[in-house]
Amino acid sequence: MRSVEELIERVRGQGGKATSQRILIWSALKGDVSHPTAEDLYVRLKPRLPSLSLATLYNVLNELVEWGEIRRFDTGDGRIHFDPDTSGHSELVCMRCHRVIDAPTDAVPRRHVPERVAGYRIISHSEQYFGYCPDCQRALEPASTREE
Amino acid sequence: MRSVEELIERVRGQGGKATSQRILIWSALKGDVSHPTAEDLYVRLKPRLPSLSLATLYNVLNELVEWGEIRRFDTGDGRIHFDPDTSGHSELVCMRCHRVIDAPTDAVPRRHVPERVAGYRIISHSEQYFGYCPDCQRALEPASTREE
DNA sequence: TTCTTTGCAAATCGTTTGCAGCATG
DNA sequence: CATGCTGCAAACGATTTGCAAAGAA
Repeated sequence: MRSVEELIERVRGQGGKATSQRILIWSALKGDVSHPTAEDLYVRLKPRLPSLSLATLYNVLNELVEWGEIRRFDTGDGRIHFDPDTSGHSELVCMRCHRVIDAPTDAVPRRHVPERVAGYRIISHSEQYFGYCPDCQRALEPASTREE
Repeated sequence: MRSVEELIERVRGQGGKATSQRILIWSALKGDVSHPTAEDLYVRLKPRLPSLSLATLYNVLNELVEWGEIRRFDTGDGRIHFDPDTSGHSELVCMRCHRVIDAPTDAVPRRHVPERVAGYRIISHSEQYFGYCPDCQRALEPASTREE
């Protein structure tokens, strides 16, 4: 995701407006590594701009996704998660508690994200490994059934 | 995804039943390369087993996902897509028409899907490249604005 | 002033759930 | 015949939509 200043230029350049809502949301996202849902961001930002509505938040998030500034992905918990990190990395997602962390790049090498593949113009890349986190493995395996 | 015979053994082995619904759905999925949604499968299978309900279909699909026999992923169109191909490959997803195709493996090398990463036990892997397909690029770019 | 964007509330709709009846083992 | 599974219909809940009012440029 680019800097807030660059995003202001971009939106003005296409006849759009740098509203306080957009700037607030952009600032909150920049550098966020928590893979938040729309709801997560809403409860975090509402106190700072009480008039903020969820609908606006969704508008701005979807816009950023279309611009390729952030990524959206599904963890299987029914909500969409967002990530301003658009480098070719992967997430580890727990199928039980839905915890999400970035995969260590030494275990899963980064992808180079090409601009074109098979005639498609590529805007963003998303990669997840689904499984069970250490805590949930322990919770699921009775002590005697421990595998490996 | 394993063969229907192997799945029958598996479900019986854990005290489950090889119902006609499960076998029908498993057979339909095996070898399917269309990345269907639950609804897609429903309209395809309903004529062959008119009593089939969407709820059962979701039950069976979710079960297969938990077993690691199929993958589920989101294309941004609001429905969940399923894929019996669990090899470490990628999909190309059009952000406009939501068409999905498998990425050619010469352009995007397959991933080896490890059993463990950072303490997580890995069940499945999912990777997508989002962008615009050739048709939608044409539709979006007025002839004079053609880029590249 | 003009035109984009916001906020509200209602609508949407894919997916899940509860439970009585059914079919498998 | 015991139990897991199915089908129905209702519930759910995240996201989207329509439109009048607000506020950038």
